[in-house]
Amino acid sequence: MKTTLQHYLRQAVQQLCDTGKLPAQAKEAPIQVERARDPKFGDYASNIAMILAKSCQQNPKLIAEELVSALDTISNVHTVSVAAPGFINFGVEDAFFHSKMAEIIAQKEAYGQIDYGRGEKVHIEIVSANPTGPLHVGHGRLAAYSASLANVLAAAGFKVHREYYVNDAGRQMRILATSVWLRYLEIMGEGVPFPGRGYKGSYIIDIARTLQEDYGDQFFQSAAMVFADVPPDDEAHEEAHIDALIERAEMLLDKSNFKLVFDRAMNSILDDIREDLSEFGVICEEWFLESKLLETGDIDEGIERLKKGDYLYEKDNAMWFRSTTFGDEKDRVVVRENGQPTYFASDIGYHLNKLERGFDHLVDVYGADHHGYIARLNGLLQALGDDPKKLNVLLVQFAILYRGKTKVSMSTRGGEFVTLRELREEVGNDAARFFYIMRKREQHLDFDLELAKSESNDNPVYYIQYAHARVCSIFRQLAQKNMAWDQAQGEASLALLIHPHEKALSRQLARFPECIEMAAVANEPAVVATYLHELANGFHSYYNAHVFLVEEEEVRNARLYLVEATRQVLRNGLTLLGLSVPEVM
RNA sequence: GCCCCGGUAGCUCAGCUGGAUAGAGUGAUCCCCUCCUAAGGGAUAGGUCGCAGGUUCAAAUCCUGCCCGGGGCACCA
Repeated sequence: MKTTLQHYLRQAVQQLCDTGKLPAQAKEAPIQVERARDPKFGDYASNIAMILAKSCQQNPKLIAEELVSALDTISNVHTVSVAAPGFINFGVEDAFFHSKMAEIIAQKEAYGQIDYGRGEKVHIEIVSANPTGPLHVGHGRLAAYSASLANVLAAAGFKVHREYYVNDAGRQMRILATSVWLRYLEIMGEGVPFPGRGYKGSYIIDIARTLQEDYGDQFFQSAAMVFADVPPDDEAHEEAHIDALIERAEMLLDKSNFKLVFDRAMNSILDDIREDLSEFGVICEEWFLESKLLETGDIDEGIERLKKGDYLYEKDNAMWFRSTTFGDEKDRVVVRENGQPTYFASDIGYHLNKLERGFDHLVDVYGADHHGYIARLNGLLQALGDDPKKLNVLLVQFAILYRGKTKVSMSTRGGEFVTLRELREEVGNDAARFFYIMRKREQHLDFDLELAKSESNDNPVYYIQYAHARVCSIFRQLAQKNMAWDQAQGEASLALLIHPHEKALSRQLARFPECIEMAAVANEPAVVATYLHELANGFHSYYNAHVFLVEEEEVRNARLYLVEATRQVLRNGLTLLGLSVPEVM
């Protein structure tokens, strides 16, 4: 409808230009059509006259009136009026919205699927937290956000590939394996002082225990052997201390046994993450291992390509990427002085790999602490000879956890965090998911556990779900009264929906596809959440103001038609956000 | 010091590709179940849109400066 109105307005402007009432450059002006805020202004409004007023040096109201008289009649538009200071308002026929309702009923779950994305392939990273411990509530926001965004993009017509990037190759993972081994020795009765840089969470002990149960004393070494010649674990040496312990572990266990411990640690954590996400309604089509990049040779190939483009240079025995060429504040190390590649080297390989898989868009979802990455990743795409616009790095602000007024620490290594699983169990999947989603990603999220728990019944998600359950209840009542909904008669009787609540609700329903597009353009699933809340509000108001199961058949069937369309849109929206759609509450 | 995000009703936030009287939820006060689930609806109260300039016919929305809060500035991942 918007584009139709734009089209007609453009024609009108054209005509005024041709007849000399407006200067020729008026044709260039962008034609904006907005949904009217207040029903008394009609359904749509345009400010075009006010925009033209300046360049044409004419009274905006006069221009508006000229435009209106130049407009052809537009089908489904019953009123075109001019309001001060120069708005052109359009009133749309109810019949137009009735036809939209029929579309909803006919299309069912497909209503809201639009072609904005034109089938382009999108790769979206889901969480990608290091498998060094269970997901905590900070990851929860990334998970909920990226999963819902993926759904929104899919609905908007993109072909979406959801992928979890598993960092299984770095030093942190070796620290993890070493931590498990030390706990194992502890269980075997060795008094081992636990390193300050080790992973202290209790899940490490759990993994160590299963290791002991399955392998007995196969990995046993005396504490004296382990700590021989290891630097002290004080502030000045703690990094050296943990590195030395890793080395001792690899040496004393030999490679294959170390790998056994390593794999056991990683896989049990990864299994936990998989299960956690799946229970949270977060699906990944692929789990991509960082170590795979070594096998495919993507890292080497990426580095080669950067070398060819002269984007790499050597300094202080390390290899640097010229990211300053692309606006980064400093160049970045790719290969360390000691010959070890940095994490950024993996990034090079991974992004190259994704590009070679033929994706049109790469969506990286990171926590706000990664904001320094944007410049170097954009630079990377350019240096690889690709379009940096393909890459969209989306930063999600932190969820700061509070218990009452005290901030809860979330250090994975320190082990004192609230896990996503704990949160889900405390407030429920739907409440947790909606709480994460309802804020836009750039908004800091204060997550007060006490509040989330105590107010779980007041959570807006229930408000929306309740609207759906109420519709279901209406149809149950209908059946109990031995009545049936005559869909065809309802559709034929929609003109009987004359109340303001009904007109407003039918207009809200028609907005859903537009809402999906807005959410996709802005990469904000929160837009859908806000919409659903408004829709539920529109329904609840209607519900309280009118009885649906009335005696007059035509009216009843028409109202049920509207209500059924509402149910469908609520269902589609909730599903999109990964929320359950209860029929009874 | 530099960079990113935020600062709107007591609280949590929408609105921010500039537009017509700034909106929800929650908390406060009051009203509505002989009628489809009151996890609901309705009404009232509550706002110098952080501060100061600027651009504009029009600024919560754009620009500049400042103040406050969060985060980031590794040869860590």
